[in-house]
Amino acid sequence: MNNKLQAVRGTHDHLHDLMYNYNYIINKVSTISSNYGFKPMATPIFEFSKVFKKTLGESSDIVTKEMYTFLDKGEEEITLRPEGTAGIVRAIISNGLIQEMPFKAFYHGPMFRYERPQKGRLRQFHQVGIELLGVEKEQADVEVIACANQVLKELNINKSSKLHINSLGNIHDRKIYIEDLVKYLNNYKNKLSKDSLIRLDKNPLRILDSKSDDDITIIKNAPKLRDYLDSSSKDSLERVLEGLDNLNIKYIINDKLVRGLDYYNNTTFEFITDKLGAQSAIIAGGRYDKLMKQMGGPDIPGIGWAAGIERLILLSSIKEIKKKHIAIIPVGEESNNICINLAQELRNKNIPTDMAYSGNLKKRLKNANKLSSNFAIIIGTDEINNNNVIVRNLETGEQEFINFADIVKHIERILL
RNA sequence: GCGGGUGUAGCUCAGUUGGUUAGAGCACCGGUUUGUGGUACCGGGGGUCGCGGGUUCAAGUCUCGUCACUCGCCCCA
Repeated sequence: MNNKLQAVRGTHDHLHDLMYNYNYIINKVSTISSNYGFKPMATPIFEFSKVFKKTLGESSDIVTKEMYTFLDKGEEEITLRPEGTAGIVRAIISNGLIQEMPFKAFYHGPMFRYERPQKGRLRQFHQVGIELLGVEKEQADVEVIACANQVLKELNINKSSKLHINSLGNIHDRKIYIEDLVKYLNNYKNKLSKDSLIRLDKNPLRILDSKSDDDITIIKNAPKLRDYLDSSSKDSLERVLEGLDNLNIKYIINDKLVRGLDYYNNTTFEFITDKLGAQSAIIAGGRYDKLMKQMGGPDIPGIGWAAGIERLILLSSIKEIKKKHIAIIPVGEESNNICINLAQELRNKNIPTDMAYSGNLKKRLKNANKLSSNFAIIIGTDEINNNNVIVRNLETGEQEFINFADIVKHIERILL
């Protein structure tokens, strides 16, 4: 126990159960998003640091405190990706994919943020997400949200989560709003919470969703972002909401919903739960119309979301459905090769087949039982001489002799 | 980064006001049955009590530090 090697803080090993759940979720999102026209893609796990610094906001917490940044041996400043969107947009620019608009991508993989670990909050965590670029119309917003909604539905966590939606307006209007908000809040400097004082110069919007009672009272009379939205932002939100109504997707308009990343504008949304303690967001996203231009590409709008896979796993009660499978048990050395060949034959037929590596018949049956095999095939000297095998039903204990030539067909039949 | 809680076998946990060889259940291995498992009975392995200091004749039990997990703040997926 002492000096035992352990995983780095905030990282987890994905053992079998976790991996089954992980794969289950990836497959679900993959299937659903592909029905919406999204195609799989992956970008590197690390990028030049500027990819993130430029886009996420120089003052955001993620950039200032949470990035895993290092110099590689070529003295390049590299960062382990803290989120997926910046890398996807970079890849679109790098690969000249701007001709393929609209561009619809589905991705998943590890993300890294140096945070204090908690339940549902890790330093290496995994996200699955979609991005839709090149569509200005609100149809895109609705489609992307509908996709997220369906994912939650099919994972059976739609009942424990709620969709919150807001518009952040365009970047210009938001800037003016922030200036006014800061002006207003400056009058209450002595009453604001400590945290909010810090946020006042770093990220004033965050004060809007402060949990401090004093802050909440002050915010009540603060200027509202809604009043600063221009008519196109307002209309845009209206059209998104109409689209959601049309699809019967329920939502809560939350004008305090703010995102941690700077690149968002207009539609932002989060699927929120109260079942994960301090962590509330399970799927979050929004529009990022100026991101690509900001990164040096053409002026192409985008919208997308990302979900925390660990959070999805915590919320959904996935049960692994085990495929029926066979254990082959040789008795005595001379049947070994026959058994190995039979195992291969069954595997070629797509029948999961296992063979215990050692031990007597008793031990191997025990192992088969532990693997919860459905049937055991027993082959020993007697069987070889009689040209048959024993097929034992491990649930009922019944067993029968099957002619060796018929065994594969027999197994295929009983496994149905 | 800040504050609270926890840390004893692979897992879930006991461990009395500090007292000498640290326990249970489950799991694991073996035997009763050397060609028949899942039940039963018997036996076995496995812990320097997260780690490191300190107090004490004596520490799993008290204390400090540290690491990890956890809860809240923060942040967010």
